[in-house]
Amino acid sequence: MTALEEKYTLRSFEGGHPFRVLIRTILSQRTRDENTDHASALLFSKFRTPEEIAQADIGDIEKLIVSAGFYHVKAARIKEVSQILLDEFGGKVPNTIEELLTLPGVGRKTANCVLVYGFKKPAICVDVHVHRISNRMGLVETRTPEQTEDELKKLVPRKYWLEINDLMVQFGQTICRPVNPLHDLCPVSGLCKFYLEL
DNA sequence: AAAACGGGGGC
DNA sequence: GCCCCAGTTTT
Repeated sequence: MTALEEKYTLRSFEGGHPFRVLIRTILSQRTRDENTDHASALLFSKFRTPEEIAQADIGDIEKLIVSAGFYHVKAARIKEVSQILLDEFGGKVPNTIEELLTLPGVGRKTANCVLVYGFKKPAICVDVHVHRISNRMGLVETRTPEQTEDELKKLVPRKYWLEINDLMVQFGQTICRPVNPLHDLCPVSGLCKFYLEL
């Protein structure tokens, strides 16, 4: 029985707390998600709220999150974002895509992750895994993750939106890998354009 | 459109 | 040790 055949449940990042999801997702940008675990745990063991991060010494934040990579940029961003949450959003993470996208360091992928994992709102966050898998399988033919998001929203019934993000990310990290995908273990190779045209 | 940004892990 | 991985901002 492969991992994909086990009953699937949506992972609950950071306990589903919007602020933690937001900060954690910024930390995970451009770095493998598992590399973010350590940084996120360290950071939240010391600072837990927007107030605490906004007031923290930037050097202290950097030390805690080194393992996430790009830590100079990310430390400055999470401090800045925390301050903006205090100044403009009453210390709460906004729950609309438009508001989230105004935050520095928050693009479409991060904003959608916050909506999905923080607020359980129907959204599809397209990272490179989702983009790659969707195109390999022939579900979509798109150049950018943004186009993939739009196409998937047309293809996939709304009630599955919460699940497909996490499913595809896990699938993309384990089986449908960027190089040397494990076709023999893949449960959908029979439907896969990329595999069938090898 | 393309560069720049830093560290972890597989081999 | 080398090489690949991964979003957003900025030029």
